[in-house]
Amino acid sequence: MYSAQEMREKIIKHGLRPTQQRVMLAQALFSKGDRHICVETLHREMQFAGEHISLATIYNTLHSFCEHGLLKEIFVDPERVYFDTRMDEHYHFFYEENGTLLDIEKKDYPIQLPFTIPDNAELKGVDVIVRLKSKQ
Amino acid sequence: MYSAQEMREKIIKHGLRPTQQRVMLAQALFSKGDRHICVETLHREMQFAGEHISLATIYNTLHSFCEHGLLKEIFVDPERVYFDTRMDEHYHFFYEENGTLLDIEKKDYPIQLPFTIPDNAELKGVDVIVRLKSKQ
DNA sequence: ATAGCTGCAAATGCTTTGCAAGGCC
DNA sequence: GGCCTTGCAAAGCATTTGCAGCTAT
Repeated sequence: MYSAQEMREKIIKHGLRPTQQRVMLAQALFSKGDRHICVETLHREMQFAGEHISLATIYNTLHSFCEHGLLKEIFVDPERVYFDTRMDEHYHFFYEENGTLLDIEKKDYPIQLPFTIPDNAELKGVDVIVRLKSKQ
Repeated sequence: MYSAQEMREKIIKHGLRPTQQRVMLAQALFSKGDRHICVETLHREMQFAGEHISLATIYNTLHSFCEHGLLKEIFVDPERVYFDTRMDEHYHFFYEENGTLLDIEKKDYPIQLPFTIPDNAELKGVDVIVRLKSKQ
């Protein structure tokens, strides 16, 4: 578990004010290793931990964290937006049946870069989602 | 422009009833080459062409077409679900600033397959989205 | 005949917004 | 002090649903 102080520093380093809610959310997000979490789950988790933070604030915070480089958003399905606490380049396996996301190490899934991108365009990132279905 | 008859046959071949609305939508979707289209755009396009089809029917039809292999859904952004009329494996460039999607030929973007997928899982598909930003 | 489809209107549900009160520097 | 953030409730909006009537086979 990261201390509030560590999270405060992390938040400041990324250019945001370390409010109580942001610090608590950062602790929840970053203290458990790499996570793929959605708003609803995080909200329930905070309530379960006895910390009431409004849904609006959770939305605001997660989006600010994304814009400031603490989180990445993953779009796999219109009804399942996940936030990924892991910031290095890696890809995902996705099981549609239950919404599970698993990391794929980039080294295990070679994409040949650089490849040609249009003139006058700048590469912002590459998302790879490998959709799977459990056998039986 | 494909004839209604051609579209009727295509729809039947995929196991659906060729209703008037489905035939009209299939003509709109498949007569203009490869398209990345969203519900709202298609709805406006039909209205503009003087064919009134309800939004509910467009949603139903596009989803049926996906389930029956006439279309593929592309998730790039929670507020922009696109339907792709091109069914062979290929990937996409995406400009977030204006929502433009461009095809990437698979041969131009080599992903080494097969790669290792979890035991007891079956590969359903691979989505690759290369996010770009226009320079200036 | 009958199973499936359409379309309206209403419901749903996730997300955003407006704004007053409070927190951070 | 002043700006940013929070949180509530309300609004927004894309999508889905229920259901009565219609269509395809």
